[in-house]
Amino acid sequence: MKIDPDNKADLSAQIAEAIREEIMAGRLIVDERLPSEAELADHFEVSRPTVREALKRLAAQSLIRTARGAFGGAFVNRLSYPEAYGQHITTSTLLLSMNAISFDVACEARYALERACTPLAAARRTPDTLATMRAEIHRQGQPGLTDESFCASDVTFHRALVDSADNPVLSYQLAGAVEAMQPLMNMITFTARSREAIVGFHTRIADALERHEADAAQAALSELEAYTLTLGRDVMAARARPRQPA
Amino acid sequence: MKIDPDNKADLSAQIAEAIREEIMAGRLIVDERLPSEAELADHFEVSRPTVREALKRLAAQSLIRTARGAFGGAFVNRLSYPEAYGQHITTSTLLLSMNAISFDVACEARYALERACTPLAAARRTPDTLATMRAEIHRQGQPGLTDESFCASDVTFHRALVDSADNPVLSYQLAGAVEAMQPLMNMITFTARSREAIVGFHTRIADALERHEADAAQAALSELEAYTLTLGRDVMAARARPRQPA
DNA sequence: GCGTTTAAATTGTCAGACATTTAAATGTAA
DNA sequence: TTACATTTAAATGTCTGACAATTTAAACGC
Repeated sequence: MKIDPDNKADLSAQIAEAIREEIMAGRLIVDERLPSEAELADHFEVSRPTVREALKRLAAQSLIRTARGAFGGAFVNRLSYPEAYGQHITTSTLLLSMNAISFDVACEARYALERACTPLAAARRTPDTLATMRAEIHRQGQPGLTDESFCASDVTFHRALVDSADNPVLSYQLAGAVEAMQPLMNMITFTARSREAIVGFHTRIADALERHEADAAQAALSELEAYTLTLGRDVMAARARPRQPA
Repeated sequence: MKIDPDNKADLSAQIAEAIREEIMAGRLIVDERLPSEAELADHFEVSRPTVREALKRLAAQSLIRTARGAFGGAFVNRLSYPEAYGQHITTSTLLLSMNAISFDVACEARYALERACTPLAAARRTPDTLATMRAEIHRQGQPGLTDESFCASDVTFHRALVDSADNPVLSYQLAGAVEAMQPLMNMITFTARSREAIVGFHTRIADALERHEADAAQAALSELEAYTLTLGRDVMAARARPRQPA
């Protein structure tokens, strides 16, 4: 962890990058203490505020954590699942909202990923995850439910489906895809009729998983995807021409 | 963007969080200019260094970018695909390397996700992506190839497979899974025999995609997964008992 | 031997200053 | 008038020095 040539980029960015590389390469290991801010400032020949800005960059990526007091300092942080989930969801949500991703493309990606979990979920679903899915299906049938609550319940249902695969890496990867879709899903207005249809698909999925029938679950998911797509397209079309049709 | 109660957390973290929420909620839109550091310091009633630390946190997540000079400042950044890829790969790699994820679990997740792309890839593969896959297969057959180059070529092959699906959201999601596996894959020593087998699987996949046969491609992927798993388990077992067997 | 106090180390925050960069405004000459 | 050079202003980047808050360990007293 040495070098800062006569680069013209921000010093704090260079220092953060140098430390990140040490961590990524495993030369700084989990829970290891970094030198104090004063020592880092001396080492890199910069001032303490510059070092602090670099450390804050690393902290924002959950690469380090800091503690005050004697024997405090900056420590290499073990990236936990919740932290990784949060980072992934933030990034995915922004990517979708800022880049004019079409509803079709996002929808296709989401359901393709969910179908990937289905064989594992059908093999490993537990009474617990099934119960979660059944409870959300029941909630989705309640007439007084707001659109926001319906969407939130939809997310919970699909997360239970993903978690049924019992693979934390898969759950982590899928979390971004499912959660990031929510703002797009919220744009769809759910009528009573469309809610009824969605509840029907969810029921078919839960039934198929309960019977360990992966193919049936995938088929239901594919039909749900097609249905969601038509709902999305109708909304988009209605927005494109506000009040034109005779 | 208002409040910082008598919270005891770092002021710079609170300020960064407040601004991030504004961006996530869409109240600060892409390319919009934030107030200057001096104005933010005045608004939040903190000093400029504290504001700067908050802004560096946001910059580390690619939420803002800064420009010097007159009419410079901090601007809400449009999260690009390359930036999102980088964030995702960093997070995924650290999650896997720091949490004692078993080879089996990581492998299962990776191939499940790749199989999710296969139907789309079989339908949409182009001469271009097929050519990339063929070229990498050829490279993988060269006898003088180092293990590192073989692994890099393996990543390129699988990325071409994913990109064949022609869905940028899917490519983004998969990038983390494929790239993050590389350090684990690098731990496996490839003998000439195992390389030959892998090249065989890759050829079957490319052939199947060329003929638009999704099922055959998925079958080959599944067999490749099983084979990779046995390779990984052998390596793990050999490490567990260094020199015991009679 | 145990509880209390003190000291030391470290991060968090502040104030003020100067350096550097950038684009607009201004001035000047062809 | 137009083109080019200069000045100016605004903003970020960096530094210095200081003080506050926090936490642990050691010193101290009983």
